[in-house]
Amino acid sequence: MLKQVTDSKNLNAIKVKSFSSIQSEIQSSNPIALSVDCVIFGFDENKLKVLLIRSDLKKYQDKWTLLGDLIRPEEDLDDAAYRILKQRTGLNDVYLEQVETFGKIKRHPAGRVITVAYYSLINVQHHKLNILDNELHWHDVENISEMAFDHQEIFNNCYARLQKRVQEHPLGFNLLPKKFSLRDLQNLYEAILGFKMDRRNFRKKFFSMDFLIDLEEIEQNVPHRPGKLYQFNYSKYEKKKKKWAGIDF
Amino acid sequence: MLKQVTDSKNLNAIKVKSFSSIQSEIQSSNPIALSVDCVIFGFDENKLKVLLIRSDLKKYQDKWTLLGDLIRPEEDLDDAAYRILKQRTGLNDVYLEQVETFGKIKRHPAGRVITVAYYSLINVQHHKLNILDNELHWHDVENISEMAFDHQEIFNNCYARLQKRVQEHPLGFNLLPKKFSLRDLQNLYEAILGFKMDRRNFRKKFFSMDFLIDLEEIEQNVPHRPGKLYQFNYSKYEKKKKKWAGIDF
DNA sequence: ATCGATTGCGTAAAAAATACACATTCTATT
DNA sequence: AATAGAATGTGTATTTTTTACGCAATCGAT
Repeated sequence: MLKQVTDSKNLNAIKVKSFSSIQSEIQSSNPIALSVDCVIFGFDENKLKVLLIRSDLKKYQDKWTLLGDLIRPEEDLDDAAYRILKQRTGLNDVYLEQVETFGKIKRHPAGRVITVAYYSLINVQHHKLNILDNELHWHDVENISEMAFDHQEIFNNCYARLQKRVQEHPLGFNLLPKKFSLRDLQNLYEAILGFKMDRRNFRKKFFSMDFLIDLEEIEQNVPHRPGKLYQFNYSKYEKKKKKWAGIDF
Repeated sequence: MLKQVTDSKNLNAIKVKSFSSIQSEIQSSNPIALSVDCVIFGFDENKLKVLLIRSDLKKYQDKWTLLGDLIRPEEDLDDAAYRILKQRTGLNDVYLEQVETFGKIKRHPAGRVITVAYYSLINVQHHKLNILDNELHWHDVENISEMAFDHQEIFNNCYARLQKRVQEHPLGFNLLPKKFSLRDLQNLYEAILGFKMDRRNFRKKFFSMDFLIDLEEIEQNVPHRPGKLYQFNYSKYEKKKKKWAGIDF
């Protein structure tokens, strides 16, 4: 509890590192610098969003970048990603997945920087507060304006990975509130995958998997017949996990 | 053509870097060193093999390691992996896929080394020559003795990735000769996936995908009825590529 | 009480995956 | 020349999964 508070204080004290400080860090000693970049996904108003910040490089001014930072010498890779997430969203327990490492020689104007890309899924209801940063904004994934560096490519690959992965593993739930309707779930999948699905078959699919707990509650404050609320049964899933077998391409 | 020859000569001149030289390179300037490690798969005598070399660290003597090297300051990530492949197998055009980056603080005894793991698929018929290196050997994937560092974990993840990927994309053919029988293909899949399949359904599956070119040739020197030989039709595949859509976990 | 919108449910048809058996073709042997 | 051994090549019935599609019930708003 106390730790929580301390963390929050630290969080407010964090300032975005300026370009020049990064540049000096990079050029001081190491020929190759290492960073992590996070594609932070959220789901709000039935749209898939990504958290971006305004670039602090003149060359890339008015362009958006992913949230990232140099990896500290005594820091695990994943921890660096978690640190960024904590800094930017205030959230500790988030779904995080490493996707790919980008290392083109000229990808960063400040010198040789190789970056490990992650994506993470957060429940937008849980943070709200810490977005009031300088230039931090949620962007519709369908509608992203120009990005700095190779961040568009990084984003594309992370998004593609999410699209693939969400069809094979139950991670979408990380983007939803704990209690959700089946309609919420379908909206989520449609937003992530970018196409509409048949409502009846979607329901059938999820009910037949039998990983949803019927909470015996219904939606509140909807201007129509309210739907039932569900929760994902992770422990049941862990036991029944499907092993993949089938050739198809 | 000339280039080819030159490369071969260079290859023979390459010596395995000693531990102490790596250590000094790492500790000289950079707080974090970067390497690539390659899980090189081959398919021989109906078994899936991986190319390993004996560790040159005392601490890990008698243990096997993946083939890897530090990334050069002016070298693209993928190029570093290709360089290793060229060095060790003499092959230029190999299937290569980045899998994951490993960065635990203590993973390497020489200091902080973050490594980008790749796997690659090579046709064992095409190299043979260059394995006559000091301690370079093909190992059955089912039967790997202790590995140094975190290389067992790296291997496991790369192998898992291959198993997954080979079911969704036509990469297995990189492990086969250009002309192969359907039996060869099935043996390959069984070796990679680790289970037996029904021969008739396997054939049906591949024929229905319609990506195999019937070469109108048959196997030679088999002690039984020879099978027909086929080739994979990459250009047709590229046009018809399947887009994945279906939720299942 | 009615309208509008959405939920909840079931069935028929098509497609894909699985299980399973026998005749054919070639090599090697007698 | 005949035969045995071994693997190839093919087809069908069954089950499972996916897709397409329609209607009654429920709730809020008017």
